[in-house]
Amino acid sequence: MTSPLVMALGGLAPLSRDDDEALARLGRHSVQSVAARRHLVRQGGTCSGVMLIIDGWACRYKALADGRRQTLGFLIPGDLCDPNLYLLDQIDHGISAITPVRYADISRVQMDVLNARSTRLADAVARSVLVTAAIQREWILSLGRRNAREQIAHLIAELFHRLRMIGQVQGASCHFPLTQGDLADATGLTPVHVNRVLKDMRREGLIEFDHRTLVIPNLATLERAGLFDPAYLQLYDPYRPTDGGDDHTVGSGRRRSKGQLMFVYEHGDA
Amino acid sequence: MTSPLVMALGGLAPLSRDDDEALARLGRHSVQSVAARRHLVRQGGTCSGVMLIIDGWACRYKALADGRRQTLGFLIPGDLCDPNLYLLDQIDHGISAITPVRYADISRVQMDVLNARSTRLADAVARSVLVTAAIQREWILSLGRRNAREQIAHLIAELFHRLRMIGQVQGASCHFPLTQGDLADATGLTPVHVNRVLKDMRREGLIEFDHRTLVIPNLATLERAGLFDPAYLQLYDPYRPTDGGDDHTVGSGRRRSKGQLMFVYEHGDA
DNA sequence: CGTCTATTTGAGCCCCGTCAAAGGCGGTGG
DNA sequence: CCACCGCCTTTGACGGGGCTCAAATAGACG
Repeated sequence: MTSPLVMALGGLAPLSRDDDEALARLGRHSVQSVAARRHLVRQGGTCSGVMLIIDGWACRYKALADGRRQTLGFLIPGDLCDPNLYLLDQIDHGISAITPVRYADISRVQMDVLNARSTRLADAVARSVLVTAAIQREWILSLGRRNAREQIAHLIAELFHRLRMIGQVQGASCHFPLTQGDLADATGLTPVHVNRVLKDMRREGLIEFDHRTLVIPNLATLERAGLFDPAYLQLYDPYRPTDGGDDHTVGSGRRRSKGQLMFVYEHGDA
Repeated sequence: MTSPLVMALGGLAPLSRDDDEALARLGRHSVQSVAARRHLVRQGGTCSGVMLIIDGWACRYKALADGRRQTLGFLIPGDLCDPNLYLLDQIDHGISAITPVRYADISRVQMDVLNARSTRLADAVARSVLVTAAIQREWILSLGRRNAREQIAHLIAELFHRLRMIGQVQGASCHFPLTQGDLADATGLTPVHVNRVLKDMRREGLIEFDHRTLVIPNLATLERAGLFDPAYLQLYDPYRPTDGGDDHTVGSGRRRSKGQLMFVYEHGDA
């Protein structure tokens, strides 16, 4: 029974049993809880260390003075909130809980100790930061160039993949606590329009929704509707070659894509 | 005559004369050139080291399979392209030159040497990465919640501030090589609509444009039109306390904001 | 001086926002 | 157990910001 946290970082770089245990210990130290819809970090506040989501969903957000609000990304178990953010004098965005959230509050010192202990762990954390940045870039593309339907399909596909990485997907379904308002905050749309698009998507059998449970009958179809390519999530491919020198990245990209497709079909059958 | 590069990093953390010289040397080593509208890094390619813009403008971008294209951010002299990006197997976005660009191609080893030499330099690089991330977050907010006019005003204000940081603003004007198509790629709009919005903004005296030269008669007015708050750019405040232990960062944040306003007024008078 | 790219302008339309109101659905207290 | 309340979802009518298509003009460059 591995924790989402271990799966999240283990999915980014191979970890030793020792690393796993160090992470598990973290999940027992200085654990904080917040209720749903409350702040973990307030926009304009400060950040003393690193926060690591153990349980529940949260989101980063940024708001304009007049109240318009935009979600910047979702945090699920195993996600870190920017390990280096404390370098800034003032955090430019807030983090708030969507469901009740338990998280570990890790001091900079603890973090340094952890990084010093194991290069692999430090590597995994670094990669996790890069994946977060890659997700942000994909969101910029979505907000700028995908229409409402594509955007919603893409977002759901992203979250489904990330949930699967941490072992929170059963077959074709998963717990999905976002309200239509949350989806609107994330996509730059209005709740009303999100509702209409979801209605269409349900009618076409792209998704099923029921009591906070999401079912994706055919992930490949949903991904096509969202112009989704999972490469940016850097999902761990156990067959990934360890060299990095030559330039034939088109080839290596293909290989990775096949790995993804395998996953997809695997799921489509289930 | 300090280089934009030295000003860019020096603006993020106090550097020693030694650091300045190390940076200046970098600007003479392994310098590459690309013509306008050509790639520095291709989407889906790999990245062997760190690239540092010495001269000219470039942009990160991401494109959908059907050709829709979205700019993720602009790179101006002194900007690094993600020092850790080489950790990923495949770069999820491209970088292309807007004007002719000269850049230094720095290997990972060189980068490690540089970081080991000087904590201050390493700190400046880390902060530079964080600022890039903060800009990306602000873009997400723009794309999601600002309308066309606000978005364009905000983008111009961002670039104007960044150009001033590297000494490329004279009074109220600066060289500004972006076409209306470039602005469209960055804002998620069409070139046609960008044109119409710019027309309005010119008519109202918010900006003046002439032969790649931008004039901002009143920066404060433009910033108001774009709902722009410079805090996220982490502009260097020479009076910022150098301790880092205690928690009274709200106070320091306030002071920082005042510093900004001073700058604004200074310019508004010019 | 011809070519190519960038800018400008018009007409018409559609995606998505706004406003408004009517259901669900879970929680809470009497 | 029921009544009530707040949040979320759903639906309709209507309006507008930004897109599309098209064509003319202006600059840049050889």
